[in-house]
Amino acid sequence: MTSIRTRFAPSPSGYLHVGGARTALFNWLYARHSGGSFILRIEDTDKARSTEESIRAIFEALDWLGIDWDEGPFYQSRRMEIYREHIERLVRSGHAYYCTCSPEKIQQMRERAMATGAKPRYDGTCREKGLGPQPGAVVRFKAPYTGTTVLEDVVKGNIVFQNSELDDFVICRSDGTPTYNLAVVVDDLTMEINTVIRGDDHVMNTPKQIQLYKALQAPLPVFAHVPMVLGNDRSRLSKRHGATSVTAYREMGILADALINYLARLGWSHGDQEFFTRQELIAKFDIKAVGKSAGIFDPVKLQALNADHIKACEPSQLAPQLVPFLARLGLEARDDQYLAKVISTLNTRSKTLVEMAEGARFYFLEEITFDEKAAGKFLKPAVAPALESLIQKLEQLEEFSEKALESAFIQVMEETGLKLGKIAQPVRVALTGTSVSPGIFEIIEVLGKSRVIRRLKKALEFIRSRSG
RNA sequence: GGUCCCAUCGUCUAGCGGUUUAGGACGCCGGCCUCUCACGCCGGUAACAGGGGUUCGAAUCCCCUUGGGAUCACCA
Repeated sequence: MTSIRTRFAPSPSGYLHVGGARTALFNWLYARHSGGSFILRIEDTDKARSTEESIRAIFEALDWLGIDWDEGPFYQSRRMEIYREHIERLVRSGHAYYCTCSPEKIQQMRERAMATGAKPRYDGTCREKGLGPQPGAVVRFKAPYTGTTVLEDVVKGNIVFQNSELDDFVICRSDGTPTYNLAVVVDDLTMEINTVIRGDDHVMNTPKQIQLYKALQAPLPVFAHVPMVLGNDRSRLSKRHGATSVTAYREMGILADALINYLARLGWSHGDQEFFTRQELIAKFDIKAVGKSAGIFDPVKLQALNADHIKACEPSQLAPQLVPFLARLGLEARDDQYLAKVISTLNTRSKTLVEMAEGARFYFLEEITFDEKAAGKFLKPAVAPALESLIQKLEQLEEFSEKALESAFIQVMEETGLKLGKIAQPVRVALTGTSVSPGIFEIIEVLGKSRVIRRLKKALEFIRSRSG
């Protein structure tokens, strides 16, 4: 059995969007699952729209997603000789011919056809002229007029096309460059791609490509056309549906593993399982289990899944990923152990790394500032004795374990007659500046003795300055 | 418009002729837990697009209708 060879072939005319990422992912997963190879090819024959910047953006996105390739990147723009050879081969074998019909004439032909309600197709004027190469001429593929071309698709099943619907499409432009369909086939052929997984917006191209394969006497690859990713209004996902680029989700604090999990689950399923690690995805992914219908991209579910991945991730593993988000807030984490502890108090209450960084703010600030509302509500003279007592108790404590802290609090409660809730909130505001945070014992333990006592004292001063 | 594809809760989906009062997840709504916010736990809401067949029996197979999507370049 020959090994699976898949590929991802984006055209670099913009950032990598989630739909493209999913196509790349399916190809990658299938190759990794089957121990095959995944090849990256950049389809940059359209010089007007291809940019260096887009190419970099694609690499960056794939790199972040952890989708690596075994061969390439190959660039179509550097393979012109190969296309030329194949085009000439097709002309020589009688499968293609030079055509001198002007674009205007073709345009007229099309308009006339439209007007009479007929199919807009090339009328074959030059088909049998036996023209040779000449300036301004294109090369057309001599497509069969009768019969059918069938696409045996792994996800869609058999699709039959009437050859009478197809026409003699251009394979070589008048400037000598190949058109898309020719280039794709030649590339997939020469790169020995045997499994073509791509978006189903390509199904209509496939009969043309199949005919090209046949004319080139090459074996057909296995085709798998995966359904599209739609926006919430069922139309093709685009900018007006919100963020569509892979990088945008990274900026939003989505984990690469979560995006991958979500994208894989969109259109593919493995029973009722929702959460998949990267390894599970590789182990369980099967292109045959991909569904036929298009799916709507749901950022809310992505977030929920992201929360699950954050929870499942070891704090020490998550730390390096959180650092840039802290930096964005002007916060610097110098101590890895401290950061890991911080994360362990935040990972069950954060849906994204952005949220987590915001929640971590008070851990890294030298001087915290009190939120007006929270301070007004909780830092009142009545709690001053409790805070004083707590400071005393904590100063005497050698170890800040949850147990020790709890008993310290209980003592304060007994002394002051206040319920834990009445003490915890003021302490929370004192330590974090806000009324929302992880558990009070947790944050005291992580912050450590000196910070805690300093902040409690500051709160006490605050109360006195206000009441005095 | 032609051609092609698709059709289970709002969304992602399980289901592959009987085990189904159609299951799970997200969302939403209750409740429990509780030092705040979350997490977690428990419960609820909500779907087989419509119509014909085939069959003892259909969400599952066939046909039609409807709805959605894709595509019709010397763009990829």
